[in-house]
Amino acid sequence: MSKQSIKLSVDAVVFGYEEGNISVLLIKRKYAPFKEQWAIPGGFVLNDESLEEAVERELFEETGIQINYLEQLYTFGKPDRDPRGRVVSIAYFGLVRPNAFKIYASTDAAQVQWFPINELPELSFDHKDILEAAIKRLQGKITYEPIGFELLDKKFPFSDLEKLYATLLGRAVDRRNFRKKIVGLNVLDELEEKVSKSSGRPANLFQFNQKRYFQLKKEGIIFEI
Amino acid sequence: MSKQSIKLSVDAVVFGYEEGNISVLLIKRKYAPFKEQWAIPGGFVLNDESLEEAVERELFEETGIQINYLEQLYTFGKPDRDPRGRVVSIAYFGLVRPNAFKIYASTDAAQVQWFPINELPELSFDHKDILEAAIKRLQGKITYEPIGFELLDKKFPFSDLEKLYATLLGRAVDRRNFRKKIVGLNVLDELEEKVSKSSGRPANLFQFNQKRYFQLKKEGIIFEI
DNA sequence: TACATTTGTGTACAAACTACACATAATGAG
DNA sequence: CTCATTATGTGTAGTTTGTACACAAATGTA
Repeated sequence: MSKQSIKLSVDAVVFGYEEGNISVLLIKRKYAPFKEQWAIPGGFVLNDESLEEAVERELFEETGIQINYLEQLYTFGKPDRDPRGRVVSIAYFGLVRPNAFKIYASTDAAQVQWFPINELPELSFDHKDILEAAIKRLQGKITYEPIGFELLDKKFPFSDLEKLYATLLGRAVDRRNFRKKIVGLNVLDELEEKVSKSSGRPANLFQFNQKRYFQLKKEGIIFEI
Repeated sequence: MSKQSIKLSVDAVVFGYEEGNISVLLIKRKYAPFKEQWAIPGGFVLNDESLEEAVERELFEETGIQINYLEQLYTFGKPDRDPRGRVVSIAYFGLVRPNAFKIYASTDAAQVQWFPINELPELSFDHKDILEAAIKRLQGKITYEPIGFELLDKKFPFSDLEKLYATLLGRAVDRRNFRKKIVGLNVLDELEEKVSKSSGRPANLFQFNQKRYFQLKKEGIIFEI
């Protein structure tokens, strides 16, 4: 058997959310192949770092963003997916809160940019496949794991959560029933603070109680929308 | 940056089922490290083969088994998981039908062997973690994807399916309600054939209708136990 | 101060889930 | 051949969960 010559990279699909829009963080490639084309941030894994460390390092180097949630998505390994040679890429899936979103939305020297997921540019390599897998995972996962909260501010009004779910599920959700359901799960703390963004009755703020969630999970009670 | 020197391997957790027992296919290692210890079958990826091809090749070389269902599980990449150096492994998850199970249950020249998942030997590398992830995935997945059928003969009596679910879910299932539920999903064809294994009323045989399942899935109807 | 806007809340009906028992069709022992 | 044993096949009532739906309360703005 000839020596193995496969390179290993990591890529990260990072989602942000604001005002009914799910966006993805993309970078414009500086070098060939796919020079000047948009791509998911990522790069080669160093010999002595873990895969997660590699993702976080690359994300920081290329975009400077602070990630809030990260999980492995899928490993893409078709022999011809990179024109430079055999590169197997372990794709990750990340979420950021609106504050990180806002900061980096303005930083764009056009090398790093947020794109709403229904207005994506053409992508490099097989990054379109990776992104589609990530979107599917996000949409699927919010129904049985409390990851939606990772896309919102720590304290949020109920309407934000509702709008997020409506967006991700791609359909309207009944306001009363949704609230009943989520409140029934018993993982939200209702705060004393209120907030009013423009006109209308001020909303109570809520906060996800991770500790209680893990407690309930241990007891076998599952999160499900 | 110094040259990347990471090796890439694939590993496969293969499950078989019979008579209320879920088993995993393990091999006894011939060489160091972990010489003479049990391990999940797997090996290094060749330069020009896809990851799935690598898994199937290694499985065939090491065990000769015919796999019936295969999906990617997770990629394990801790820097110190292999004492020989940096090896990142893409773990897969496979299912075989009872006929394959029976054949290879007898072939054991003690190099390849089925182990019930609650009687596992000590494992090499981080294979215990991999196996645990695979078991969790199997247990989770049978509730929302029709993969249980891949562990049974193509034609099976309802009681087999029921026993399989009871085993995997780790709890008794109500025979009548379970049947109602599954039949209601509308993905089983009831055959004319009957089978009787020893005494008792003979059972009708059923067959999973994959075509109908994909049809229903496309229409947005989801499989759920 | 009244109009627009957003939040907060309960009830009635439909659908899904759960618990549960007895008749039927075969085998095997005497 | 008959009876005991074993496994399959089936329906209903009660409970729980999901769904549809409208109006009052609190604020901003003209």
